[in-house]
Amino acid sequence: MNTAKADADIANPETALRQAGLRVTAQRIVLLQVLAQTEDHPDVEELHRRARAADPRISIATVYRTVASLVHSGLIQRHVFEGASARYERLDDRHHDHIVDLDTGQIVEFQSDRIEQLQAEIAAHLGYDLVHHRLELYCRKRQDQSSTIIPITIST
Amino acid sequence: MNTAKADADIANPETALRQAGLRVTAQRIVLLQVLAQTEDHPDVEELHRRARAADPRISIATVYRTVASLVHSGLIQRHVFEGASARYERLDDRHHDHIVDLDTGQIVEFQSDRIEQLQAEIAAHLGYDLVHHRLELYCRKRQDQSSTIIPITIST
DNA sequence: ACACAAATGATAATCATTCGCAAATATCGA
DNA sequence: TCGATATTTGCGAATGATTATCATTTGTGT
Repeated sequence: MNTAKADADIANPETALRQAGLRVTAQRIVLLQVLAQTEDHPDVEELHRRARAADPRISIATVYRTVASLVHSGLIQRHVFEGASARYERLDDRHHDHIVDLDTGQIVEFQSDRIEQLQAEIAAHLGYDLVHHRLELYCRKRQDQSSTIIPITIST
Repeated sequence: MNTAKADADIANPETALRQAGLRVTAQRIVLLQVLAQTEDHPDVEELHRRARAADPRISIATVYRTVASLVHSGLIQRHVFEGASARYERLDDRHHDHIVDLDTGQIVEFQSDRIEQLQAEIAAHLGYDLVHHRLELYCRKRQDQSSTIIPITIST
């Protein structure tokens, strides 16, 4: 489970794997390195492509299996945006949600403590503990040119 | 597109279909009736099962095609919760989001104007118009017994 | 270095969903 | 009301993403 999450991050693949109770294999290290470097939200096929650059012997099946373990261990996150296949990103120190640009497919990350807090309150009021959530804003670029706030990240 | 949404709802299948610019077929009427009656979030297989009760000749392919048109016409909504296949529900007068009980799979609907408003604000601040969104709270029942607020709906 | 459990690669299987096409049907105008 | 025509349907095949199988390879603790 998530026991390793506190002090191990993807920056040290071997340490992260050990702390997650996973065996340290060449394939997992490569994938963690790929995920550590990446600023976007690659899908399995893209991860496979990038991992192959480091080690051409890694199979697509292993990519599927590895991302599943890494998600389970709390090292990375899985997203399934509408009409697309699953994408992955490393679990950041600070949680964020996503805007999906309906025209370009571009993904913009943002965070809002107020929304986070409201979600927890709502769950609590209905008798639940919030474990995790998914918030995706499907948007189009506003026509006027004044974008007032700079987002955390923009990626694909 | 969504031109029919304002005055046609699922309660009058034929009218709704005509206003959506769709041909009135027996299969579509049956499916709209099923969706009008239902208080839960059936998937395609379940819709097929229920539609067959009224007309045994309806095929699964038609159910897929029909829900796609109905979503496109703004008469129903599609949800894809984690680890499950797509589910559908009629588009209510008032929008709501969902809590998914991680232990039971039960779905609880709720609404929060404040969250809706915050979402629009965030999108706007980042230079976007919010078209639609997806908010799902994955939760577990709180252990203590006092559930303070009564949710809109509980269904599966 | 060894024994054994776990992970990998290649490929087959599965699942949800979509497609292709001939037959059936709704719509619209005469 | 009756066709002509474009849509829709049912069936089964095809697809795309993901998972399972299984023989082989590889970590890990001793």
